[in-house]
Amino acid sequence: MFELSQLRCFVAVAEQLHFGRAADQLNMTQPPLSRQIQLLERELDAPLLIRNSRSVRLTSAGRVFLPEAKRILRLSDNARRWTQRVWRGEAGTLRIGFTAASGYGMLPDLMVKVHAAMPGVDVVLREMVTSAQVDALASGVLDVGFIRPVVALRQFESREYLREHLVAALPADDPLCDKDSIQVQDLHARPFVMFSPDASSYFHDLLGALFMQNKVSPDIVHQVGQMHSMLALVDAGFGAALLPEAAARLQFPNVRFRPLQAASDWTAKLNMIWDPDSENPVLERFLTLI
Amino acid sequence: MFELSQLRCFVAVAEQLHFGRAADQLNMTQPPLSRQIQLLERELDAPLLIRNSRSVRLTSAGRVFLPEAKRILRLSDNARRWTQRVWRGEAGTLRIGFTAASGYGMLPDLMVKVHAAMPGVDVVLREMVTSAQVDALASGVLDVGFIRPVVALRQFESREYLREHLVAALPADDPLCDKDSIQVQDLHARPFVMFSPDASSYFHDLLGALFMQNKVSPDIVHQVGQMHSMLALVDAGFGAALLPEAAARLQFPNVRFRPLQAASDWTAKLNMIWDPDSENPVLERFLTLI
DNA sequence: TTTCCTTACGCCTATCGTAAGCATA
DNA sequence: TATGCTTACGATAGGCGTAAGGAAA
Repeated sequence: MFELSQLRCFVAVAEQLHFGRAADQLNMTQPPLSRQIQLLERELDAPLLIRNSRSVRLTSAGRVFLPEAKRILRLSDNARRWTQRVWRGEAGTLRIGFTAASGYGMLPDLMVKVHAAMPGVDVVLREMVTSAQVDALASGVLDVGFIRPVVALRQFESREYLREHLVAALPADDPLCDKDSIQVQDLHARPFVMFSPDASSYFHDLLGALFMQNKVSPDIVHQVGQMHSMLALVDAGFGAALLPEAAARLQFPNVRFRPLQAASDWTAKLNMIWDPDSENPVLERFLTLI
Repeated sequence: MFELSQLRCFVAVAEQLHFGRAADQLNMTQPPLSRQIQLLERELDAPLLIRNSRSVRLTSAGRVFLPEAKRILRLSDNARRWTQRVWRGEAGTLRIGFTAASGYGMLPDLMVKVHAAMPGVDVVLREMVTSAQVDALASGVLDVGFIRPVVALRQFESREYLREHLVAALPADDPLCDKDSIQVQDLHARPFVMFSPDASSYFHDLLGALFMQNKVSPDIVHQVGQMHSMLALVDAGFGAALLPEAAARLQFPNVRFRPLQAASDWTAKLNMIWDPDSENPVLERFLTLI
């Protein structure tokens, strides 16, 4: 098969229609250029140029081959540049996992930030629960995940990304709506929509601890995994709920949000997690950006 | 810049994920293969493969570069094949010139023939008057022309392609329509639509000689260059006309065609003309086909 | 200890440049 | 005779294969 250097030789001659000038342009002398063209023609099994000491012109085969040769050279150059950019982290793909609730709050801002700082990078967003994100990171399907804190994370690095205060979601006809803010004690013995211990163990445990420390026992009418389902139940008047403040972005007609008066350590943490052995150069740039 | 051989090396390794097997597949030993990959990586200024003695896998740059490399190799192979086919005359373009009138008769058959014999060849048809065809041949815009016989054709080869008998075109109300065939003498002193001497000198001279030899003098009411214009005048009842039989394919409501009884040398010749120095291999195949 | 990629080194092919050859206007 | 492509030929760079090196399971 021919080589790219031969294509460059041919393109130069085909455009100059003069071996001497083409050789000059290629920083070589004419004889080896002639030879390269001959080798290319032998390889193609077709003459590309009709030449004598007076003129050089393309054959029909040469006319067909010229644009192909140029295209191949252009693609090769593009491939080189594109690969370099990907390696430098200036281009490529960043696959971000997020839990449904985390997305409401910080994702839009994050997207704007990433797009501004790394314009060549494509971002793929995938909504996944925490455990699925950990698996996806392990199998290389995700580059970075946004999850609620969990314990066993040996192989990954993580850091706290943000903390959210809790807000109370109340049915519109709940008398508590008259107050500007809610105390945990206000919820004692009142109907309450709780996070389920399996699908949302972090929030389940967080609220469980909050209630226990305050010696409050709400009347748990439902246990639900997803925030939008909880809000739907609140909207239907089943009771109140406690959610991270980002959930207030979800608007339901019969749901009112009121801030929860609680010590500042009763916040919902959102962690960022990634594989330090990732080969994706974009990840590194993302981490320095954050 | 890298070379195609290096792309082949990389693709083999990237697909095998094993230097030894890839080298085998490439009919070489591992060490030079390693070296080629190293050279490619240095050229791209990005690592393509992460390798240790236990495993080989692609980097993000390698994942981007692999499909590009395959594409470039595929295009190179296609370019080679396509160019060969063009050179062998199995593919390419044949540009055929024809005079308006010649097209009516033989072009459709010719097209069918060419397409059947040379399926990969694109045919470009251009209607041009004889002189324009000669110019187009000289400047390489046409490969072959179908023209009426002319004299000065030094640089081109030509051969007679076909001869057409002449037919008389008569207005529908002309009493001559009652006859099954027409004698030249029938046209004496009758209104006649003639070819113009400049735009259709061949037919003008042919008919002039025909009339002179038969001592016939029709009453020439118009001189026109193009056959469809002549037939339009016949249709309008201006007079009769003599045309090559292919013109009978043009149907006008008030025009009747009748064969002309004449010696067989009073026929309209259609010549094929081409440049023997043409570099188009399709032409050669076309000539042997005809 | 085995596997397997890399480094080291000698050989050889292939390309380059210089110089001569040759055809055309 | 001048221009310009091709052929000839010696020097050299670069690729290949063999052999040794080294890291990981």
